[in-house]
Amino acid sequence: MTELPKTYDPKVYEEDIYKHWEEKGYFKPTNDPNLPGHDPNIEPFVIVIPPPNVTGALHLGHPMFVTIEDIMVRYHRMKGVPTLWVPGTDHAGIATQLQVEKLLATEGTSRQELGREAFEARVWEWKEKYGGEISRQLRRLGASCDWERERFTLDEGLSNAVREAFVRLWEKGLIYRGARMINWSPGLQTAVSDLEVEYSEEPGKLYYFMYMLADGSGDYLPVATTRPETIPGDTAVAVHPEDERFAKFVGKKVLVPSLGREIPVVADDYVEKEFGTGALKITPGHDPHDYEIGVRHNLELINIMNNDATLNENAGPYAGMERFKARKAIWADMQADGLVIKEEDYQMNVPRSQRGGEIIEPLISTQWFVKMDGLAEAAAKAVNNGEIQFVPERYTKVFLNWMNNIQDWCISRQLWWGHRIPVWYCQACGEIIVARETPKQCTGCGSSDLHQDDDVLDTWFSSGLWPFSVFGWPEETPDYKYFYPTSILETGYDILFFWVARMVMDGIEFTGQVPFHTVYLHGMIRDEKGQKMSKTKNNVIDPLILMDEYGTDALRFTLLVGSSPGNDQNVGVKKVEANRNFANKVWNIGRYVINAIDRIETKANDEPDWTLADGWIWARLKQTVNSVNSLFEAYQYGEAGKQIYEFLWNDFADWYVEGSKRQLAEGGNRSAYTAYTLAFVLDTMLRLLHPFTPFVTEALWGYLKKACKESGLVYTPDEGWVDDLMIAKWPEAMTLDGKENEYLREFGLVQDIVRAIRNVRSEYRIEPNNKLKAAMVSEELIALLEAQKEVIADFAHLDLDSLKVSASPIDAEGLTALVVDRVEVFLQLSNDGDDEADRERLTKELEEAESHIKRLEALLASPFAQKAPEKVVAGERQKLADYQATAEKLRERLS
RNA sequence: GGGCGCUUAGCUCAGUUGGUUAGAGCGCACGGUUCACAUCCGUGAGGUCACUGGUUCGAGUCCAGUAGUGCCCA
Repeated sequence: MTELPKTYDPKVYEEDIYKHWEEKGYFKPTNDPNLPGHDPNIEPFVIVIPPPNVTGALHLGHPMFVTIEDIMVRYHRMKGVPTLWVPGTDHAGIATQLQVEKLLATEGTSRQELGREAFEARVWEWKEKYGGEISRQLRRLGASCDWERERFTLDEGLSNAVREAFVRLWEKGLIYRGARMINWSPGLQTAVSDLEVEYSEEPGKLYYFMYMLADGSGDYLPVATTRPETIPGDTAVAVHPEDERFAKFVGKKVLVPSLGREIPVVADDYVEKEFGTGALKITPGHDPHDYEIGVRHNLELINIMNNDATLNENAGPYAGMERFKARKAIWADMQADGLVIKEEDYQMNVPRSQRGGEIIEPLISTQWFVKMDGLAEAAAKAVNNGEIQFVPERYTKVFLNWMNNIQDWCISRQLWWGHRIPVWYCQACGEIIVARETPKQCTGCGSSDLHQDDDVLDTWFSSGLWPFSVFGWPEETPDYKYFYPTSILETGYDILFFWVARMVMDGIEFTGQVPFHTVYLHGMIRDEKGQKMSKTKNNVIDPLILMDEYGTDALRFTLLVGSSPGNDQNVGVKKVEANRNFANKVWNIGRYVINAIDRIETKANDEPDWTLADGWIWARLKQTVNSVNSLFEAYQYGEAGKQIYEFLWNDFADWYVEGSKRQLAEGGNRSAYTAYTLAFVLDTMLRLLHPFTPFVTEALWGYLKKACKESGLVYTPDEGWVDDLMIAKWPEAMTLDGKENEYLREFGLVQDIVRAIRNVRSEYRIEPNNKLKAAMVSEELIALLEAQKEVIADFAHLDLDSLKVSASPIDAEGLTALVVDRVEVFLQLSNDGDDEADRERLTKELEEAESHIKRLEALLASPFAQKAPEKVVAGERQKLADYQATAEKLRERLS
């Protein structure tokens, strides 16, 4: 016999249980392709983790994806499917490099001082030290991934995959190097991709000034700009071809302020006549749109900026000045020269770095690019074919829209932490060598004086290969052959383009297959007020604190229930607390059931004689199991969790467990079958609940198993007791015997009667231990009342000995009457009741019943009766009859 | 400028083949030392499901538009 503590304490169980699972090897897939006896024909369920930043800190986004993926994985594992969840981390180039640089700064040194090799060594050191942290935290969340297959994007195998991918793309002509307009991050001193730039609306100024004609006529074009510092780079002024105001200027020359350089006035219909002055200064070297115009008009392209965002020698007198200082200086000089017209407040769209938030500078730079259109086309085709499906579906359009408007991808980064670009330049002959293996000598001239490209690849370049690189691609390993393509890719919608899109493109390109058939996207976590969590707002909820305080299960259940796929979710501590209470409720149901099992003394020795409550809880159990199964198939985990919660708390605990106390007290077969039902329902529900809250269910199930085995009299699952709940059999849909609806209806009536009596008791403030004398009258339902009188008396605290059940009217003088459906209940209230109040209550009920009768009569007289399905109409007719019966009885009482 | 989402009880949110009395948690009010649980039990109050129109016998649910709000892309 085991005595369980009154409250569930997660701290006592979580760590040990996780360790136990791992030691038992449950996280490893069954049907492992590397082991003898492997059957390649069994389809496995496979997820690769969205790899967290190796040195990142845990935030609520992690528990979110862990919970959803763990649910999927545990569900399939319990169904007996060979299941693999591959964990791993991402080297996160910029983020990690920045962290280590910060550390170096505190030591009074810098990466430049250390030099590349020493710096890389320091980052690896850092990674070894802190890189395990995030994995430990994922374990704490209960993630059932196969840690022996853990990968890191900079591991040797994955680095080989990156080189292989780069070389293949190069050989197909899909990678090129060239000078293009890119987004430059002056602080980080690197190029970033379009996706890494965010635009923010910020107050700024629109500066109006004069572009003087070069002919000395004194005539000018008024021009407006938000960025005067780029004036030294202007190589034209553009006006709209149909703008009559400026037609006469087209083809003439104007003078760049301060520099006096002559530039042409061109006509281009990109210019909006209504914006600013209608004349646009063109700086092809520092604005993407201007760059396009420059190409169209064959304009000169002048780079006026250094990589640190100071102006260079092309800016003449402003050389060496920082960009925003230059803005002021140039404007001041123009003011002095009398070229300024006015300044106006203006809402600017400022490009900022996703990382760090500094202002991004568009400029021309020589970088490596991937040609995207062909890759995107293939990816779009796969989605259009239905080879890949999105949950929720609406992301299909978002995905396709991006694919159809895709730009080439700038993949080189001027960082030291990452996959170094596998390109070597021969210092002797200038030959460019792109190779899988580090070359020893030049393929052209044989010189050994080779220099590898200094840049590394965008981190997402390696992430895109993740679904197959983790299995050893390009080698055809057993894992690759069996587990790839994977099943579902689950992640947040915020990295749909960054990551999901690239995996799809790379998967098709390199493996000839889509990397997964389903993309499940979850929403973002926000605070209780729906605001983004951020350190500056001080509204960040630390998952570790939540887990300490309320347990992992409570956090997991909170993130799953009350949210729906793809939608953002507001999380507050209150919700986690409520779900901690739920875990405790489950625990206490368990305590009760185990105690009941322990007390059973004899095995059932006869045919079961089920009570109505038994039939009802079985019916509700079947409903719940079946519903949860179909919800799981539709990825509706939140709704499934909610139904489990409601069944356990509102049906099982509040009604069946309560009622079972009396059934157990009866002894004999009745108590044996009651204990069996308690055990069966609990076992089934723990299995259903396990993927949501793995710890409390595992702990409790262990005790349930122990109690059942020790007793030997009550219950054994069909397949016997396996070692642990985690590997126990998932409850598949249960078959109905056709009597479920009857049980549900009849017990529903019992519940209604009980509630009605409780309501009166509450209104009259009747003490619970005051067992009321009562009578129940119903001609039609006499049998049901007769059979359920003990149950009703129990739940409603009636005096059973004096409880009368009658098919014919009784003398109700001095009794308080209530009407439930076709049943009249009469209560003898000790203080003789309040006649007036009773009449008032009954009158109100009659009015309500009559309003329903009126409504239903009108409904049934309408075309509804002919057009609606017979079943629905019959339902409404039944309701009408019920209300009429109720009203009839109420009228009798009032007469 | 284009696209997508959201608007349901005081608060935070569920509500997926349209079925006629719309649910939960928290909060609120009242009452409870019932031998599983006060991380609990019982009872109750609280909603014209943003608005307008349409389809339908029937709309929180489908369609169109409006307003507010948020996000993505340009």
